[in-house]
Amino acid sequence: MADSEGETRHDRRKRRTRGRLLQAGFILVANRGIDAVSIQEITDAADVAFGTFYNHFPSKEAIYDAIVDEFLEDFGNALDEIGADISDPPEVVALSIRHTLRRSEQDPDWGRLLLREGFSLASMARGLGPRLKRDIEQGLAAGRFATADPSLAVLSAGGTVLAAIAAQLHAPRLAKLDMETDHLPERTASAVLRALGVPKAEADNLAQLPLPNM
Amino acid sequence: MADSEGETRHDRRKRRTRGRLLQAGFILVANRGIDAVSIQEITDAADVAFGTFYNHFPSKEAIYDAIVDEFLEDFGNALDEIGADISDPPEVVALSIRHTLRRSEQDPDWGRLLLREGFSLASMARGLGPRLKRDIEQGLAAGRFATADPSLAVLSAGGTVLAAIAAQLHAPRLAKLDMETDHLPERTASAVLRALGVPKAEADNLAQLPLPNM
DNA sequence: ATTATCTATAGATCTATAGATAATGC
DNA sequence: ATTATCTATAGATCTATAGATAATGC
Repeated sequence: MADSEGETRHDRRKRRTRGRLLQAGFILVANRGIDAVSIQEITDAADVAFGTFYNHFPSKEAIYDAIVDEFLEDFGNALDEIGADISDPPEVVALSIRHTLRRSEQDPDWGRLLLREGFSLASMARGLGPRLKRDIEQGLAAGRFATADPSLAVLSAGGTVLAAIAAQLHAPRLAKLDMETDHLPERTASAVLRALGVPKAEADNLAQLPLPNM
Repeated sequence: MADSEGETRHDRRKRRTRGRLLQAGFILVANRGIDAVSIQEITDAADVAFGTFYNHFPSKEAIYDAIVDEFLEDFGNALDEIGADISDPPEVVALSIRHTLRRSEQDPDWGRLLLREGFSLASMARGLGPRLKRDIEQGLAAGRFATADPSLAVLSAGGTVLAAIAAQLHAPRLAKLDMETDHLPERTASAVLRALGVPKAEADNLAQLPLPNM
């Protein structure tokens, strides 16, 4: 691979250690927030000596930034890959939303981090937010969507997805409030499309399309 | 007043001190989260000696719980007051949403705490969430709303409001992403009503009704 | 005399660093 | 010989408590 070009064993070892720290940090931060997690806990979970931490990150804030940055980068890339071969905006929106909710279902730690960061400025400027914005604008231009307030439609779509993730993560205890939590990926996709003016039957169809291998 | 009955000067002093701690804690926690705030900072901000804290709360977790509990209680009461004399569900929904966003605009610390807690289980079971659920169900029964998936409509309404608060709080920096952030209370109310099946003209009207004195 | 608040501090973290050890490069 | 990791620890913070002081009750 091109990016292993000239990489020594030292470099690879260092990269692996950094990766272990990031991965351990990800899980701890997703569940408890950066301020409730100590560097010691991260190095313990990564099975790395305490001092090694500072070989990779100058501070706790630095690893947090790296965790969130990598998270948003990965998330954005995954969404771009999903939409790459699809030209119909509502279809892209439906697949993006389903991907997000399915991933959060498969990997609750991932969902918890998204929920923590979802309304941060960084997250609103990267991740799902700007892609929804782009797709909604394209869908409006193509006559596939209808809304009087595009900015608010973007907020609504993003907020709905985050609320659905929260419901998914709290599902066991939400049943008591008779909140239905089955099939949230498809139901959320359909609801967002309908809010964007797609007729119900078509929204349901688009939300049930077979998923590309993702 | 009945609840001052038999209250001594000692009692009142204690209650005031507790109030100062809660108020100072509220602002600090809203802005930075409980884990980034020390008890020392809270007592300094409340202008109270450090040891006094433990006269009122056994731990930092305890004051946090008290802050959130009081916040949700107040919020719920304010919403109930607003809806008390109104029988039309979409009107209640519109006023509730506008109240929430206006309050967050007037008092950004309040908005920040709502944003922090909005998707917590406690918040989904109290505050705005359950009232939206009730009003949406009543509106459906009365034929004022139309949605194929009531549970998701509740999530969508709640998530939309939180996203609007986030946009409001980040407004200065969101302009760069050409996100329109004027008149968010009314625009959010209108968008939520439209998603619930209210025709556009009526949704806009309901979102512009004069506010009761609140 | 009683109760709330304040002062002072012990003990428990936690961060950041310096120096030692182990792994890799040449 | 060089670089990454590990060990050990100093210094800073933070929580929780004990005992002293100030305010109020009777």
